[in-house]
This record gives sequence, C-alpha cells and structure tokens, in this order.
Amino acid sequence: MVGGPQGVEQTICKEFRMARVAGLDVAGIVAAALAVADREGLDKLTMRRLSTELEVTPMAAYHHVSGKEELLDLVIDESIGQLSLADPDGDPLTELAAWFDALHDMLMDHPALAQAMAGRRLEGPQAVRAARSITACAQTAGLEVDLAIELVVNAFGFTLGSGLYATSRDAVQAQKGDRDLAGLGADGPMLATLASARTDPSQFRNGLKRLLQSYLKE
Amino acid sequence: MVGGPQGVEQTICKEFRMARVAGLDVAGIVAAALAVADREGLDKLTMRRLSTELEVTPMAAYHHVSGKEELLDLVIDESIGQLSLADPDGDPLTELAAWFDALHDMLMDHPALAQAMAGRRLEGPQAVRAARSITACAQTAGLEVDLAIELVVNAFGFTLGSGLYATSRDAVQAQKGDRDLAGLGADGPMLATLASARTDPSQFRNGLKRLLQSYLKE
DNA sequence: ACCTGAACACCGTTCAAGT
DNA sequence: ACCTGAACACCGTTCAAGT
Repeated sequence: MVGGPQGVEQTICKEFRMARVAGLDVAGIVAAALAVADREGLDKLTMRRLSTELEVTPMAAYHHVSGKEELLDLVIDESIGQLSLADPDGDPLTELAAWFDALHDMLMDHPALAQAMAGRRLEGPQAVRAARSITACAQTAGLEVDLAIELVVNAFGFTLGSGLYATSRDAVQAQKGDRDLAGLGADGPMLATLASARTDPSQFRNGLKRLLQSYLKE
Repeated sequence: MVGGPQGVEQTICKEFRMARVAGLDVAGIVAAALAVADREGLDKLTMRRLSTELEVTPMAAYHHVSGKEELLDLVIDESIGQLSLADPDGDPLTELAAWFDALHDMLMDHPALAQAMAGRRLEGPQAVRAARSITACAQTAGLEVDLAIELVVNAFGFTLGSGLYATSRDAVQAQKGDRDLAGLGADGPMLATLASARTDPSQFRNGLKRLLQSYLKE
C-alpha cells in the first residue's frame, strides 16, 4: 500500500530491527509490553522482563519511554486507539452500544489492560479522540453537553468495572466455584451465576443497553 | 460493652501491644495496611513499609498473614464488612441505592481500595455476606434469581468502575485541566466536566438510579 | 508460638561510558 | 543518538535461629 522499493526496504529494515538488533521504537516497545502483559499478567510486566522480550539491555527502552508509568499510559492509549470511532451519522444508541461493546470485548481479550486502566488517567490523545466521538454521538441524540458527558462517563465506568469484575474470575476460579457449591447452601446458585459472568457477556450487554436507553429516552 | 475487669485488661493489653511491643494480630495488620495505602498510595504499600508502620521486622507479619496477596484480600473484605447490610424489609430500590452509594463513598474515601479491588476475586466472607443481602433485596422486589444477580453484578461493576474513574483524577489533575482548556478548543467544557467528576458524585448517583430502576420496573 | 537476621532473586532507575 | 554496564535503593519471600 505504501509501495515502491523504499517501502519494502523500510519494512525489511524495521522487521529486522525489531526482531534482533536494537533499533527500538515506541510502537515495538508498546506491542512487546502488551504481549508480555497478556501472556504473563500485568504484575509480570516489568521493565526488565520487557527488555528480555525485546532482546536488549534493561536500560535500552528508557531512551524511547520515560519510564514504566509512561509505558503503561502508552499501552492503554494505543489500545483505545484501535477501536473504531463512533459514526456520528449512525443511530446514536446503536453506535454507542457498539463502541462500549467493542471496548468490553477488548478488556475481556486483554485482562491486563483492564487492570492497567484502574488508577490511571486515560487522557492520551487516542482516548480524548474517542471520548469526543462518542460524546458527539450522544449529543446528536438530543442530549445537552452535560448530560451527554454524564452518559459517556457512566457508560465508561460501567464497562471498565464490568470488565474488571469479569476478568478477575477466570476459568480456574469457575472450576473451584463448582466445588464450593455444596458447602455454601443457598449461595450455590448465586456463586455459580457470578462465576459464569466470565464467559457470558450478555449480562454486560443487557446492563449497558438499560443504561444507555435510560439516557437516550429523554 | 464486653465489660468487667477482664475486658479492661484485654483492651489495655491490646492497645499496648499494637502500639509498641510486637503482639501483632490480623486486625491490627489490616488496619495498618489500609492506613499506609490511604496515606501513601497502594503502590507504596509494601510488606516492608507495613513492617515499619507496625514497628516490627519485615518478616513479623508473615506469621499472621500468608503474604501480600492475602493481606490485600483481607483489607478489601474487612472494608466491605464495614458497610451495613441491606434491610430486607425496606423498600428495595432505596436499600439497593443506599448500599451501592455507601460502597461508592467508601471507594472515594479510600482510592487505594478501589485500585486494590481491580484484578482481585472479592470472595471473602464479608463480600459473600453482603452479596447475599443485596441479592435477597432485589428478589423481594420480585426479580427472578438470575435477574437479581445480574442487577447486583452490574451495579457492582458500575460502582467499582465509577469509583476508579473518579479517584484516578485527583485535585492536581483538575488544576492541570484548567490550563489545558485553551489549547484544546471545543474539548474544553468536556474535559472540565470530566475532571469535575471527582468532587461531584451526583453523576454516579444519577446513573446508579437509572440502572437500578430499569431492573426494578419489571 | 511468635519474632528476628541474614540471605536470595528480583524490581525501577541513575549515571557514566561506549559507539 | 542510541545502547551498554555497573551500581543503588528498593521489593517479596525463604530459611535457620532465637526466645
């Protein structure tokens, strides 16, 4: 698509650099960080583990990223940037539901991402871009600015919290839940349903729709 | 209330022990951990920092708690246990709103708590007790078990996510937001409102009521 | 039983060199 | 400009002693 001999040369050069010799760039660092976090968990993502992933010295990445904090912010913002923006001309409810569903799917695919978002500012350029797009969407539905923002903030909080809750109970836990049923009497069905939240995103979608509809029906 | 000379003696002895000489107990350890996390942030809560807070050796706490993971679980469960249970005879909507409001208030008072809950199981005895009480509350409102649980899970996720979002933007950030307004053009009002979420819990309460009502109006 | 002391295998990051 | 190497001040936790 970029085409031409130069394009090919650049690609080869880039791949070569990313795989073996130094030649680090932020994109490669961020990608490697997310890969490690996905495979081994957020707590295992350390600057030193990142350096072994990139096959460089522990300090190499610091030349492209100020430190671990900035790295995490970049991983988050880059991920948010991969969600397609809401279409301002589409049906508001459909567009909003689709965006937050996509975000939720992403958090389910990358549990470390949800965890990283907790306690972080989420004000990178991609996040701001996305926020603007979905807020505009809510406004075209007839909502005043303040209410549109309230909807966005609340829907985001709901999506993040649901993602965290769901990803904190993985397969191992669901298994263990079955064993606990006998000992917990009346709580059995409850815990079983709680545990099933991991694999059943319909609870989230249901709640999201309820929340969005209550704002858009005004 | 426990009364008698023995009660007094125990109290004196306990205070003496907690303050100076070893004599650690889980309650004291958990309290100290929350105190450190509140004052210095969750990332500053280390087993070693905890030990200096308790004025003991780094390894002393390990005799009462298996490690850092269990410590965090205990801090969370103990905190949840301090919320008053929902009254099964009260108005369901009122009771549910009150419980999640109280949880939200707690997360706002203890930002480290919200952060600690992200990526943790929340299945301690106090959490289960609370979940049972609010689920029962939703059931007396006429909801089937599955839907009652869906409501509880979704309301919890919303509360946690909102708490995380709100506490991640503290006073410092709100200040910085004002400076950014000029450079961001049309985003100005939006970011200002986003930043105000920290001190304005009405957005959360509004969203919570909408979510709860959509389930209870069935 | 409960706490200490020393040790191990890690962290994030600074700083001075190398090329 | 970009990377390395050595070092510093931390971590969580094990393990062998002390009382």
